[in-house]
Amino acid sequence: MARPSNTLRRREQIVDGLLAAMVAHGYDGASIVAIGKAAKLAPGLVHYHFDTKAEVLLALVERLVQQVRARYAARAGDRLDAFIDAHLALGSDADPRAVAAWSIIGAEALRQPDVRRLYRAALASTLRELKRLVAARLREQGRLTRNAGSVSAAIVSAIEGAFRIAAAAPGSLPAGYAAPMVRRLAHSLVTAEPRA
Amino acid sequence: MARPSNTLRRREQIVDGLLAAMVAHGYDGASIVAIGKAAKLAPGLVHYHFDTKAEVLLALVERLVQQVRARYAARAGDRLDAFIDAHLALGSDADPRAVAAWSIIGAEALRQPDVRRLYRAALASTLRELKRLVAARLREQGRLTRNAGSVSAAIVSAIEGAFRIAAAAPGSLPAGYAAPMVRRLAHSLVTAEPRA
Amino acid sequence: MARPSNTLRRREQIVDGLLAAMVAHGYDGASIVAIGKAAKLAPGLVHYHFDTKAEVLLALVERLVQQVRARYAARAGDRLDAFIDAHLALGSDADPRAVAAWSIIGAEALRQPDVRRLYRAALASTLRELKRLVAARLREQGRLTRNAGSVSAAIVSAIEGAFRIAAAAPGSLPAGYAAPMVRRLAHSLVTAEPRA
Amino acid sequence: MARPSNTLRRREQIVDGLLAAMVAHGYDGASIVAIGKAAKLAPGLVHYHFDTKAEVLLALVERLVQQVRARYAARAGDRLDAFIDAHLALGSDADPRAVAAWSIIGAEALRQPDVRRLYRAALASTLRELKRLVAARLREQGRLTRNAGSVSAAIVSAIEGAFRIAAAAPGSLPAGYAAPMVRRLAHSLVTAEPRA
DNA sequence: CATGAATGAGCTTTCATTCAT
DNA sequence: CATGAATGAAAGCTCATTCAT
Repeated sequence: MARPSNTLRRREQIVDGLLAAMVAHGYDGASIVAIGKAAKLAPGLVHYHFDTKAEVLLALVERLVQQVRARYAARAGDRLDAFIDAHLALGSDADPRAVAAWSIIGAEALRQPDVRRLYRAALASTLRELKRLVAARLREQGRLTRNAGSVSAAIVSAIEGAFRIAAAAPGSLPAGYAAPMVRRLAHSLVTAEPRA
Repeated sequence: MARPSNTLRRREQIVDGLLAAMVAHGYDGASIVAIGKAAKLAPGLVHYHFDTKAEVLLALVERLVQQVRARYAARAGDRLDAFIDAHLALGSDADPRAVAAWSIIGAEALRQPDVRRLYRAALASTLRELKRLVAARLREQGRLTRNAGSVSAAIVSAIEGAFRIAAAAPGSLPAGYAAPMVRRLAHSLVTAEPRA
Repeated sequence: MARPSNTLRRREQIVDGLLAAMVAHGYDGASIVAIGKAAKLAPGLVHYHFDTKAEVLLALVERLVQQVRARYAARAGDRLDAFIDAHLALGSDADPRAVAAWSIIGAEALRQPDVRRLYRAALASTLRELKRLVAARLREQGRLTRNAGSVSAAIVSAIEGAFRIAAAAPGSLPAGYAAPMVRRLAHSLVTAEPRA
Repeated sequence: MARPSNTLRRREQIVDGLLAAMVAHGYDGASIVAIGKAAKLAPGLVHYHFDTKAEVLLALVERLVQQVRARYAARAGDRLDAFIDAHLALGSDADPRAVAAWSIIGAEALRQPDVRRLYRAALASTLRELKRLVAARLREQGRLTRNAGSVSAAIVSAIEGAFRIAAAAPGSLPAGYAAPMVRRLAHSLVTAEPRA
């Protein structure tokens, strides 16, 4: 009578542990022991379910990306605004720990090729979807869509920059400012495009 | 005096070593030995001229900030465009290693309070100057200046985001795209402000 | 529990390793590697069971103090003589390594505040008990007890001095001389006190 | 026209530097740089005048021994009391830094064979002279001199113990207590010897 | 599956000593 | 003689990873 595998649950628990430890002490400070402590698990178990510490981080990145997608899908109303809000993690389903973690992940992407790959993929997917939304909006307003890519790039840059500033220089920008700021920015850029 | 002091030169050399090692292997990967190797100096010498590794990083941050200021001052033409260009390190005096380093510094600011302090100070100073330039531009065009702060915040976010993306997800945005993109963004935001 | 904890045993082993390494090479010479070698353990294990090297020393101090107390308690006969003998570690339960270690500890107390605290506490406790014994002896002999404190101080000084000399200038005093010498000294001082 | 050698003066200066640095930060804390700073000399000069750091310590030990001898010679009155007082560094020519240094030297003797040799020699010379004084006193009082050695050993132990306690557990014994205590101890021991 | 002890490589930092100037 | 930069060998400590139980 083998006991049923709880691997999936354990993996989630460990990823949670990394999230908590990372937000509290940074990625380097999130030692295996610290992750285990945060997850209320023995350190050895972390390596039973993940080969390396880096793999845990990759699992966390994937989870955060899924969460943003789910948040976007769940959000009603104007799609462009919903997209911006979902990425800036605002509204009733906000998760400040996820925001902090995403900043740290952007930093780790500088050092870990695997993280970089996931980060880049997430960014590419974001850009693709955003370009679709921007193009649709431009068409609605009877404007040319040839600059949709560049407009999207500007929006994504502002989103990522808002993350970076919020994490690295908290207080430099007013709290809760990011989403309205980026929304307005999107609106301005769209409106500046010439009519067809 | 028997032995003329070459401390200043050596400190610069070590800061250069950190820059090189950091761009190549990240801040953690830039061990004292690696810094020494990059600077062609014995590892012990790093600690002869700097008390801690963190101090070397602080010296590098200060140098990069000075470089941006010097670049802005040296640049002719429209001040707002010059400011954006200087910060995105474009043009004939570009330094791709500095760009990469600035991204890493933003990441280190998450973990090292002293780096955070410098980073925040640099950002605050950037915001202040930018707000001045934006307000001036708005006045020139006979527009209200009440949103100058928020416009500046958007521009700075886009600049920092461009850095982050360039470093963490190279190739996601077209090369050399950042400056024109942020310039256009600045123009759109200014133009969107209502006339006085 | 999968892996039964052997922490207590390991800690004792490490403390033993420090004792051995310290007696052989002094406290500074007792590097983590040397302690590990003496304990037949991997060096990393020392820091798994103790946060710092200083903590190992503190554990050793505590153990030595306990040993002296136990020796005194176990010893029969005249309490004052028993006390002196127990502190000078003579008799069948002698431990020459402990004698050497205690000297080194007195030296380390000069530099490490935590060691100093323990050393001082041990000394204070010794003085207190000794004063009690001396006063009792004085009363037995119908003498005034007002100088019991000063007599005790002299005895303790002689004990500590004997340690210091035995360790720092071995051979200066005849071996096995310390206890009789201090016993006689105690006797003389007591006898010199005036009758009530 | 060669400049006159100032080697002797420099050596004194360096020994002074070690004394100051040692009292302030212990022997290990007295790095060559620290010694140089205390002596207002460049670190390289220390090694010009002394081959090793240990040699500086040996010079200091020799100087302290000379000072005690000089103090004893200069002191009038009862020779035994003068001897005790001179060794406990009391009276108008007291030097608290020398007292502290002597304690540290006793500790260093545990680790450095050369220091141990000097320390032992100093102790032997002290014992020899003390035995002479004790024997003379016993004869004056018409007592047997056969225990003069053991009495002297007790006195020397008490002196060294007082040093050790003063340094390692300051406050455990009342200040200024050492000399009277040891004097009384000497008196008791002498008086306890049987008449011839 | 789970535990937590064990390993050893690698890190920053200190410092006696050397030596070019 | 004097300076202070330069060297390199330790040292203590951290930690991802392994593995006996």
